[in-house]
Amino acid sequence: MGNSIQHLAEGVSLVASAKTWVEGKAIQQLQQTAKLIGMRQVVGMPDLHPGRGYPVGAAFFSVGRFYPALIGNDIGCGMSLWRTTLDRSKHPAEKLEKRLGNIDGPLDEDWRDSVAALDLAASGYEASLGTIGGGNHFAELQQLDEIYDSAALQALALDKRQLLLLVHSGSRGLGQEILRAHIERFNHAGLVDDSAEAAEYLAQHALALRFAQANRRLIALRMLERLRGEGAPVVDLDHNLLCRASMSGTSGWLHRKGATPADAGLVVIPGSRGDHSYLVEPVADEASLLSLAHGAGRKWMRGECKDRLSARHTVQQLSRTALGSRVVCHDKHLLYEEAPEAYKAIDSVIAALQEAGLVRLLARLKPVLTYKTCGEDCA
DNA sequence: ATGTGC
Repeated sequence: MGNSIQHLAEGVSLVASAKTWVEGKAIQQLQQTAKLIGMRQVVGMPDLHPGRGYPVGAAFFSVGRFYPALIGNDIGCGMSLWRTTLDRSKHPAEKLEKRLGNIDGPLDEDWRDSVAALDLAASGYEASLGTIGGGNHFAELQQLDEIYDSAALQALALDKRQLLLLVHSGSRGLGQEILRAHIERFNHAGLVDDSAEAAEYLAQHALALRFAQANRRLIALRMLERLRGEGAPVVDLDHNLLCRASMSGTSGWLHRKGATPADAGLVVIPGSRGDHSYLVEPVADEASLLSLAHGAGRKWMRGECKDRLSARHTVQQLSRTALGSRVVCHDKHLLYEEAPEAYKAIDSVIAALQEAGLVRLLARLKPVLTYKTCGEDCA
């Protein structure tokens, strides 16, 4: 097993193979972040790409203080995989799309008891619960495409006949407001261990994680109701979060920004909306800060997508993918920004993780129908 | 990313 964790500088490494495309700007951001006070170790995942000041697709370990800005605005954003009772052969994409209709708006009164049962603290963002949001968020019906470990899949009660549902969403406006208020008071200086301000942020962060997890659950339940099916969660993991951790015996803070925990059970690593997703068993390794890639990672900046693609593809063409799936995205700009070509190939990301000995593949999943947004269009 | 800005 070849080790493809590259050492870039003292405390800076990158999980990448020769085939992994990583932008220079993202590496620069990784190096800069490593210089923050108290930062001990930073690791870029193979899906590393530039963010606003700090890179996305990385884990950061600090001692003595932590940095809310590294977690970003979508605190608790994550990936939730559900098994469903929906028979894949009876549910072609067109039928799923029709039954789903428009799920952009807030949940109606019928959901009051289900929401109350989640026992969330008042946040002021209740209207966003059960909604997917924008950017790279999505909810996708998938089918099992290749099985590499049939015993593991059987143990999870997953089989090729049933559709799966993968939900990618976060804490919506709540996480955004928590970060905004934090930056207003402290800029990018971070918070010192055991300070009252640190405790305050950690309490808000905990609320945002709960909100985001509840949001993904409500999105899944809402979709299952529309599709007249039932389901249960198989995996639910955040990839934007802060936690206490111990590395080489030293206690500190582990920041994950677009990095999935490798020490909390099975992981789904999605490709773009026109690519496969993988269900993997992670290997928790301190060399990769107990983390994995959270997806394919952007290859193109959002702003350049429309110019690069509008000559090549119509909106109609982008609503169908190379894997035969449908994409519901009635926001034209977003459809271009989220086009498969704007992302790295998922196989290059998975290969780098495999070469580093960080994952064992259990199954490959294939998209059937992706829901992003209906805008004003759908019924 | 965003109960979305000029």
